[in-house]
Amino acid sequence: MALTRAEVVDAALGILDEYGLADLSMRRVAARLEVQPGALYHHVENKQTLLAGVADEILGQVSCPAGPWREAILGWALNLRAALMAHRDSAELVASSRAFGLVTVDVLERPILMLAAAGIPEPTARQAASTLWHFVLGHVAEEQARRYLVQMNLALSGSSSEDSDVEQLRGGVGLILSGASAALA
Amino acid sequence: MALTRAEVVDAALGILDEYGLADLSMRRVAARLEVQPGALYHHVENKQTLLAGVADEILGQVSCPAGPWREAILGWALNLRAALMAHRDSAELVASSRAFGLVTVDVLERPILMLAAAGIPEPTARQAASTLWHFVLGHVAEEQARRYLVQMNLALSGSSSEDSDVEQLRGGVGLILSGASAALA
DNA sequence: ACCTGAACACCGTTCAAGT
DNA sequence: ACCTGAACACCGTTCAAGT
Repeated sequence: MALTRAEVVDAALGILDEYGLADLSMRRVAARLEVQPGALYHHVENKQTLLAGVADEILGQVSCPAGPWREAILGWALNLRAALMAHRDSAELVASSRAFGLVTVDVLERPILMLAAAGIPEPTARQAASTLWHFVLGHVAEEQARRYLVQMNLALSGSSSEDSDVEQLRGGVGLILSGASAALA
Repeated sequence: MALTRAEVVDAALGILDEYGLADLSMRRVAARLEVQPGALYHHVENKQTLLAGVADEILGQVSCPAGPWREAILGWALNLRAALMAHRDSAELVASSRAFGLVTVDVLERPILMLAAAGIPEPTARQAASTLWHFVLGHVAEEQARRYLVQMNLALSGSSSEDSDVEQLRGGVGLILSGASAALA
């Protein structure tokens, strides 16, 4: 039966995990699907759109937990990190796809609503959510790049561990939330 | 006379401004220098190192103004934005180069020192500086991507302007600094 | 030491032609 | 509608050979 857009996106995600973003090529995706490269273009406009589809799939896994707003937002940030850490080079992929306006998932909707519901004025809530987004993405991008370098033995594993990375993330989120709280008084 | 590493980096920066990151190829840089592609490899290890050199040159233009610490840090963030906005696609270039540990300029040194001198404990100062860095980079990356889409007429210029972008940036920086200030009391 | 010429192993994308 | 086969215009990197 005929190929599907979803199959193409899944194949791309598989290539991403196995080979990394730099080696994620249309030809490799086609090969994994045992199809000629040109066949992909019946299901996907171009490579950039395909990558955005992969980003959408990854971001679709992020949920925003219920509960007191500070814990909920922190949970969202940790979920976002976890969803990203589950796929190689995903932070770089997601950041560039979203910057180019190709990501359809509205990642900031839930956190903005939670902050607004907590009594933070909407402009500040948007501001805080956007700041949180950029911080988590940037932080995870560095984590993933570092992990890769360590794996290649190009860098000593040094003082950083999974735990300290999460701790740093918590700290940054706390800083931003503390700043947003100032708009409550 | 013989080619120079600095000449290669400058040529790459020129290509970046003229054609953008996606079309910045070793072969184009070589052509601009009227030299064969292979000649570049006598002055630069590989493309990634060359890109890091370009990132270093851009970041070298960022200074941290003196004065009261809040204004100084805000000034630093605005200088960083200005240095990035001066070169096409620079935010994406700088973010990925720095994530890969190839950037030699220590961009966070000055802001960390300023925050520490203001009485903020060092761990919090590092945290705040890192958060500021990720926020500004992410923000400018989206600004630049949007500018590009508008230029290509692929997006309506919409509600965003230079002024509102700067205003958003000020807001985010304010949020982070307000969070860092909590560590003062 | 520095550069050329030429090659190697790849890319993304398009499109006539077949089914 | 969907895919193949084949092409087009590119890539980054290496390396013998020349100067």
